[in-house]
Amino acid sequence: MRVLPDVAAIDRAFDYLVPDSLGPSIRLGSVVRIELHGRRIRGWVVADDVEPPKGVRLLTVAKVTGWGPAPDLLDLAEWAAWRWAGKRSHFCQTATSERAVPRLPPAAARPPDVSVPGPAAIESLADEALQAAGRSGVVTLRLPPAADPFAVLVKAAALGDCLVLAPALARAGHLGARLRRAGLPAAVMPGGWPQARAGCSFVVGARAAAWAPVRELGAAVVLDEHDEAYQEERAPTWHARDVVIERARRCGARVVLVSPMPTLEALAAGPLIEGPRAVERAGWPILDTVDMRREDPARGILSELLTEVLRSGARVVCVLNRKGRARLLACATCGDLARCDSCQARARQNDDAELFCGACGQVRPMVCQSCGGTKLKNLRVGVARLREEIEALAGTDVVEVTAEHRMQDMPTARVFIGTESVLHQIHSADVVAYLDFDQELLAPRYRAAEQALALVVRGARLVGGRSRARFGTGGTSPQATGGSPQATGGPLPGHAGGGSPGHAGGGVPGHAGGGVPGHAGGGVPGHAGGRLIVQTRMPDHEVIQAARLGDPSRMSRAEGERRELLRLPPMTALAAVSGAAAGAFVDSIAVPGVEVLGPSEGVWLLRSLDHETLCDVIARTPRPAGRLRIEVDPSRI
DNA sequence: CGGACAAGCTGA
DNA sequence: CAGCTTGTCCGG
Repeated sequence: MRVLPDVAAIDRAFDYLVPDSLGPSIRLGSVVRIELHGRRIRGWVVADDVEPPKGVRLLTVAKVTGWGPAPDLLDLAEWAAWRWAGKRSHFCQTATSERAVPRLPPAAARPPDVSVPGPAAIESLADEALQAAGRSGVVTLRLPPAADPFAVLVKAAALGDCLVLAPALARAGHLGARLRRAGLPAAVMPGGWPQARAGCSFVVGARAAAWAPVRELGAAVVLDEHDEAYQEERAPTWHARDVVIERARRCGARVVLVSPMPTLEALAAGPLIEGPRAVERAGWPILDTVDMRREDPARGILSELLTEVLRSGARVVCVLNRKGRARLLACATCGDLARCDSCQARARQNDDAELFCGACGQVRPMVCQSCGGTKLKNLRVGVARLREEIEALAGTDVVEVTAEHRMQDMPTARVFIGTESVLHQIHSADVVAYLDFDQELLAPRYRAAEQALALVVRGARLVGGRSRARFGTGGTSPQATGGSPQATGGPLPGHAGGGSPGHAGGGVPGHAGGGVPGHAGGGVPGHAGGRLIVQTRMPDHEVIQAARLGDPSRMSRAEGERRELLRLPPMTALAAVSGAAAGAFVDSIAVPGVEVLGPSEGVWLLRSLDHETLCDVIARTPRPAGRLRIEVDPSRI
């Protein structure tokens, strides 16, 4: 037997003898204990019937710990090690139960055909998506934030066992419970590993569940595909979506990537299935854009509309990202933000009092591109003071929610402020307000646009769709409570196109008095549903357009063009190389088809047209001694 | 990773 | 030159 040791630094398998007593319980993928170099360690059986190299005295396998990944996942681990320049053992670990599994439970019985009535619109989209996936392997299904994708899972069950990924374990747990309630056996990872290995109609989990055992994989569904949680932060920076796509390709299973705002990677992976415009739009909340260029500067970050909403008694969540230390420059005359002419990223001031772009390096004089003004001011806000200001304004306690001090003792509060993490900790609200959305739009990361829209999606889930009409039924999404299943656009009370110039400055028509959303008794039939407020100096930005119209393709199109222009993923494949040995490593790469860029702050970038070329080169290039970190598909550059 | 062993540094 | 640290190598 050939055994791969569970030791990160040893990316090599060794041969062992199997004593007769262990013979029956040992198979490909089994977790075993072996002696290596004088100590006992864990390992995986990665091959049997091997011809051991001659001249070595083989030791025997010391013990069989239990069940491990099936052979298909061993192969997939090898592929992933190539794809993300990692160690095979790393992926074998992820594909293995946290606890030893000496024996398997009985396989779950195949359920009878279950039909769970859901909204007709979603059901037919689910059918369409699964059918299309039968032809192309992978499809992207775009469903708005308020939509309930449960029907996709139920229908996928007809194709065989189904792997379901959700961005967070909590959501996976809810889905598992809901499937069981519907009479569908579901193993929830990571605890459900033995059941999944034995056989189960549904295997549900978060990122790591891309590596969960599934007996007869018929279909895989990745929910909220756009969520960044699907990518491992530490190297190897593998992405669950891409693992699932490759895994399904190898066994002919279908993949449905579900998201209100599919990433460009998802759109590149297969055809897009979308519902009727009006239905999709109804699943996004009403979005008010406040053009901060037209606000009274004396108000600071508290616009007229925001002030009114805070005073209205509505439950309001304010999002302010103060962690992004990126400073924004705005024209003192017209209020426009200083941005790069060619790539639209935020421009910064360099030492020579010029504007330069960190993304593409362009330099131009310190002159406002809109009005020619030469006086630019720094925009920045202090949160502590802001909290007090809002408190005074709203006449109620305002709770600052941070990742560290969680909100447990203050569920009675009505107004919350915090960074993005506030959207994870509070599950419903009448209004979500993004106080400084430009901070997100212009964040110095190439995925800033997608991430900004993802933030809007989170907010949207707190407040629900624009008419509180229901998209789905019961279950995971906390926002809705009932109503007609068929959402139709519904009128936009008192609000016509928040982004249009002239909206924000004046009297805010329609917001006066009781017009403030979602409060006043809550759940009043026919009243407006969820509402978002976005404060910005770029009301025409594609991300805001997309969110306001409930049409993410607005963002995808613009973003696709920008990535094309800047030669960024998914049009190219990137790897970031850093660490003491990085210089030596990139120096030994001299291959046509792979560009070496940098270094910038000690990080080199390798760029090529596809992963095939990029990953082959990385695998072929010998690693010099010393620390070397290779991040394939770096999330932030 | 962590043990083995070699090469380099220190101190009386 | 013992006694110790630091570096390099390699595992069945």
